[in-house]
Amino acid sequence: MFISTATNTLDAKGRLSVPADFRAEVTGGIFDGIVIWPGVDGPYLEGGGVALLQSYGAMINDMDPFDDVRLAFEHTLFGAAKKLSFDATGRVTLPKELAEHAGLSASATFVGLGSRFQIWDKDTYGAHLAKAQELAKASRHLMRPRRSGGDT
Amino acid sequence: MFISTATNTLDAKGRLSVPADFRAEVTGGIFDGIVIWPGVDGPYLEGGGVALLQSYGAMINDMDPFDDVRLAFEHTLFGAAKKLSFDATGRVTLPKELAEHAGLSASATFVGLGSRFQIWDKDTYGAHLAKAQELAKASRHLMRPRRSGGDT
DNA sequence: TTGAAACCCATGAAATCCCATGCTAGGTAA
DNA sequence: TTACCTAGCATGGGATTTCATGGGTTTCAA
Repeated sequence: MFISTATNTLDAKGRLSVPADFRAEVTGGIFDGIVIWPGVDGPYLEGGGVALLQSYGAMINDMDPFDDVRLAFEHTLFGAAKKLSFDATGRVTLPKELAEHAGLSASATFVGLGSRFQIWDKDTYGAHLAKAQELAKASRHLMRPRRSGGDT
Repeated sequence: MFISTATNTLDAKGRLSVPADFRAEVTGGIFDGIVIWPGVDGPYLEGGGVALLQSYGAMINDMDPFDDVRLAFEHTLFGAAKKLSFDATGRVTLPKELAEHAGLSASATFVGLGSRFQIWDKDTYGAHLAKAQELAKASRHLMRPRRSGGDT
């Protein structure tokens, strides 16, 4: 699982260290790296391992081949996604258009969300988090563990 | 999987570089190149490796041999498709009739859609993508990965 | 013989690889 | 408990390779 938050620097070459915890989640599979795409409803990036993208693909495959919504998903997800492989020290090179979408300049904040993660500008994320915490507090009664809680 | 978007130039000879990521998807098979056909519902081209065409063929084979729909599929897909092989530097020569169908002049935009890809004129695609993003945003609640977690 | 397609080579930019450095946390020994 | 040591991690910069692109030359068929 991708958990916790970490802010790393984005250097002049567009390189960005992926937190070691996150790397451990995706290494050992077919592709030694991550997949990232722009968030559909805000200035952030979303991503995970290739397996995550494949699981979205499985959902899309269940839809009619020429359904407009299916095509929209295919274009916004697959069309906009980028495969970024790790260098020897665990960094990826972030394409300019993705950095711009998220408004990233000198640093980037990784936020683990369980099965996937997001990348935000540090300050933008601060504001977003404050709102999220408020909503979580207001809705806290909806949060309850499923049967037989503590996994592993 | 074919993912991400890239715009390459279409030179005076009709040559077009296929993005390296896309080439990697199709090389190593029987045929070292791609297969392309005109999009049925718009000014774009659609294609993939020979394996993609074979999978469509398998679907068509399940239909009644004299079904009008089957014949229509056979003609629009197999009849219009072209096999384009790579030159030493990974380019293909795009036939004029295909370039015209997609309204391509000086450049072409490759869009990966998972199991296949499309080729658009850059500006035409910009407008198409904007609509797709709007619909994807409005329908984003339908988007959820299958197969529990997406780890690994 | 003339046009088109395939092949060969050159070039600039961008991505990738390689090596070095500082920092921090965790463990070990005095 | 404290000082030290070490391993893992993030970061910086230079070197090398890959990739897209342009132009020339050869080959083949109409």
